[in-house]
Amino acid sequence: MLTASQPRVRLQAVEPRRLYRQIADQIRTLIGKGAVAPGARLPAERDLARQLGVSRPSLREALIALEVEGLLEVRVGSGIYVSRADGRGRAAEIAGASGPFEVIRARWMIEGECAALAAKNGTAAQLRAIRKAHTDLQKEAKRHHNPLDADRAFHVAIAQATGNSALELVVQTLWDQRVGPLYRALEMKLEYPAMARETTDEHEAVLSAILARDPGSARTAMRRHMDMTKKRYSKDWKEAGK
Amino acid sequence: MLTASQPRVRLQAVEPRRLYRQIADQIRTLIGKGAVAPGARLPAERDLARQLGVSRPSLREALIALEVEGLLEVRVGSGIYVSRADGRGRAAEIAGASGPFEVIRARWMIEGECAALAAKNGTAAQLRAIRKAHTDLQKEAKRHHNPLDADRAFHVAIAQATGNSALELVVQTLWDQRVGPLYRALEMKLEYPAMARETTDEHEAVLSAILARDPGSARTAMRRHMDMTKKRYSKDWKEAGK
DNA sequence: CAAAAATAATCGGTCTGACCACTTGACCAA
DNA sequence: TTGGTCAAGTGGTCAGACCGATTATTTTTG
Repeated sequence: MLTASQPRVRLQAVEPRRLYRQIADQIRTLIGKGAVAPGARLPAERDLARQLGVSRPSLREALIALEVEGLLEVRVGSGIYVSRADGRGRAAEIAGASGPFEVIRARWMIEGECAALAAKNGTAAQLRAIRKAHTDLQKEAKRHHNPLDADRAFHVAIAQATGNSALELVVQTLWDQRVGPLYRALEMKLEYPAMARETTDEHEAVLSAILARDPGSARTAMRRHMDMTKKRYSKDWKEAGK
Repeated sequence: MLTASQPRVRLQAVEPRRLYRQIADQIRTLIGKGAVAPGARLPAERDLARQLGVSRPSLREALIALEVEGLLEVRVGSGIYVSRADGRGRAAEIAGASGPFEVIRARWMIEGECAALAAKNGTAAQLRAIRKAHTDLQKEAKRHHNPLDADRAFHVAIAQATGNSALELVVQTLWDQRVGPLYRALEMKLEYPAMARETTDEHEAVLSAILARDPGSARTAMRRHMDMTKKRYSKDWKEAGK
């Protein structure tokens, strides 16, 4: 080994990339460039192999690699097709389209259940985390800071307490919808310090119900919080004119 | 050969799954069970192929699939080794992504409500869109195509019929969670054509309830669909996946 | 004439067997 | 010790063949 004295030159290890990877890269690039449309059929294996100047087994290895990656779909007896939706960034398309009231309505539904689940299944540590998020929010509000981050943390903590990371993902996704232009315009008009009191009160109710392990009350409290939030937004919605 | 007279029975039971997937499953299971330690070397390709009773090209296809998944590492001229980073890397990935069963549970909750809302509020055009998505799925299934895209379209169409784009976003987000590594490994074991019948039947129930404007039945039918989906996944969840 | 059944052309799935290039370690020589 | 040689083992790649599934076409049938 050459661990004793370092070589002066940092020469890159020769990388004889295996054939199937080279082929896969080439096809992947073609798909990425849009040279072959999603859903389109590729040439038959035999033709592809001939065009690429490789044997069919090697081409097949590349195809299987791309299939595992989810880029291709092989239909026996029919052909090889580019996957229609490799799932990337489609959600982002309508991300900007969700209006504040739609989001609140969805949260009413989802976070209400989250609160109930948290009350039912949350571990002691998770409940502690919720309480901590709540006191953090109170502190932030007292200091007249922007309480948005702390508010988010409270709701996410409840979602975490459900023990279901998919629900946590959903709550985060919905919360982060307020990056949208509509939301922004609306929040510009909101007076946070003024509503901080109400918000913390409503949170308080949710927190108590969860700590009391009362799923029904937790759900009700969370829904009420959402109703009030909607009302607060509505007020400024009308004032804004549109 | 037995090409002479075929039995009338339509025996779907005998694994029509492609060979490389069966082999990959077997090896993945071995690794998951810890039968081969991380860093350990597997038998030579020729030996493995003989032991498994398959040809070397087929075995190689399976090895490449597992290599793309990151479970194996192939060193030219040396041998095939179980990835060491498997534990860490996989745990990290899993931490970020939501597991299949968490997603199904979340969908049970959310899409159930979506179905109810769609039955209550969906416009005629939106309901038509749902029905079209359903027939599309039926057609795809009949052609033994991979019905995933059409399946997704059905569920998204229902979410759209709620008239709440935030809910649509949520449904899409959850659906697209299956790009995760855990999901992928699981789906490699699934056989879509076999379950297409059940899926379309369950969808049928959901569709009927929505078209009948019956929110309660729609919710129940959708929840039942999710329960069944979970059951289908569970069947293949006997691995040491975690 | 239209629907259904048989047919033929494609296409992917798999196998056999072979040869090549690389890695490894044992052995030998300077 | 150092360096080289060599052989065995291993993965990489290939060519050709046959099978079964799919699909479009043609033929048959009502």
